[in-house]
Amino acid sequence: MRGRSIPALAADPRFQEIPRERVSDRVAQELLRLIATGDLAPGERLPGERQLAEMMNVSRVSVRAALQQLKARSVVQAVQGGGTRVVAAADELESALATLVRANPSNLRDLMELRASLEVWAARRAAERASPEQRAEIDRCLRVMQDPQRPPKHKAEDDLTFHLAIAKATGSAVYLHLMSVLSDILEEMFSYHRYALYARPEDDRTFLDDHARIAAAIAEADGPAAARAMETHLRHVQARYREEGGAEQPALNASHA
Amino acid sequence: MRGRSIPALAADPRFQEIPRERVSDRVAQELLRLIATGDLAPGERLPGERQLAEMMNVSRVSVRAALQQLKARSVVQAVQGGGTRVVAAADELESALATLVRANPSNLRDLMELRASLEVWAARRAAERASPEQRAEIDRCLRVMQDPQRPPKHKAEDDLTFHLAIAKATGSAVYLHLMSVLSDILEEMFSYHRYALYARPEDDRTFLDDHARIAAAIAEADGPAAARAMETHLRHVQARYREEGGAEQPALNASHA
DNA sequence: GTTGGCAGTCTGGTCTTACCAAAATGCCAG
DNA sequence: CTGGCATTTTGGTAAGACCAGACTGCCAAC
Repeated sequence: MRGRSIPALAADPRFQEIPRERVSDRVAQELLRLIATGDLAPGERLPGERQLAEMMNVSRVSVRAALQQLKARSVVQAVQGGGTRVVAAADELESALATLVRANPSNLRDLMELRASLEVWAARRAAERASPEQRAEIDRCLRVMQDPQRPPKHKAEDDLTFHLAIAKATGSAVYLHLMSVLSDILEEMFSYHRYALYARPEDDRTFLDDHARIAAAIAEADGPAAARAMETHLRHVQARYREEGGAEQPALNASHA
Repeated sequence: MRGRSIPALAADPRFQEIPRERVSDRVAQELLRLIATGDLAPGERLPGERQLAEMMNVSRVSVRAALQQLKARSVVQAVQGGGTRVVAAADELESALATLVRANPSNLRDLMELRASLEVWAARRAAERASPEQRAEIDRCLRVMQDPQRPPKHKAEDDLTFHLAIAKATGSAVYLHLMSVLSDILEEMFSYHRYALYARPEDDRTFLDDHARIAAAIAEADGPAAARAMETHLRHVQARYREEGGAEQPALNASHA
């Protein structure tokens, strides 16, 4: 159908910018609508490509093209033989940084250093301007970690929670966002390192002391002390990493044996 | 070729997603490489899909799948009958950060602070591991700024050049990239501030001294001193900003009159 | 009843061929 | 040199087929 439009109409500005309705775009938009309205919940497996094609009266090619878009935007994730699932909304900044790392894995190490550098700033700023509630939250995180009953399996997670609490206390939405994203990336890229960090009791002890010092400085609103404590902590972590990972950055494709 | 890992490990959720090398991904990556290396310049029309398919020994379907990804990421843009062109730079990271700022202009202030914090780190790292050439480059930037003959209109630009020279000297591609992007954003958002910074001769003098101290510390490979010098400098700049802009962040739409 | 294995089915990934429509190109008349 | 038209090129869509991995369900063995 849709023959050429009448010239007179095409000249009408109201109709000129219909960017040429591509079928695949229409499908993609429809799928996004279904996701937005909750008809397709995150984690849910959406109908097969063949079925979708039939449902929407388009070819499987168009469905695939639409899905390619959504995959590239990390809206969905497909597994051969498995199916295509709606993924939890992805972040633009995260995707940008992940791309950077994929382009050159050595960037990962730099990213870690940048993150560390920012945490020093965060500690100082949190000390200087955290609200009482935020200080209490940090303290609560600390106590959880200090609890002797706390299962070791939660240590890595608790650690992250602690640092994110500090991030919140900076009152900087950008920083909190950036830190969350960086944590996700680093976590994903070599999470096993993080776990390994807590393998030895003496390190655990060291880190706990570090954290206590940081929290104390923040509680006392002593910015410089918080910065110093965080720097010390990061030096400890870095030393542990070096010891653990040997020399350079861990190969991303390293076998997990 | 990365065989499957040991079942026990595969069961670990941390290792569950091994992306499985898809042909289309390989093609996409190859195209990205060509763009990154400059073999495909921005604005340039890349070979037709049929030709690309033949060049890479894959089907046109796979090429299209790869292009779908790049299109979704705004790396390329296709026009029916026209061709596919590499879209102008459009840095992914920059776009992400710009979106963040647009969403909430107050983020701009945070972004500035983050940038400042990172520059302290950069100064230290540059001092610790810059190559002789890089130290010379920094020194050259400094001398340009110190030149009494230097037209004042270049001051803002020279300043940026100086800081970017330090960024280069860190040897961190990520940092350099991030700093360039941040500079672009901040520059664009309120460039007139930067110019205003140099309006008063006494500030000019202060900043020049700051820069000299930073460069000196880097030249002497004194990391802590470099960090301290940079902190001092940033305090000066911040004070000047406050004095200038009055209270809060400048309206983004402020006229430059 | 539970468990383990196995076959059949379903799903996404890739390939081939074919056709459409719009843009780009080249050619020729004016 | 210019304007207009026909040809070619290019991206978009369609249909049919096959592969490999994941999923399902059934059945035998414990």
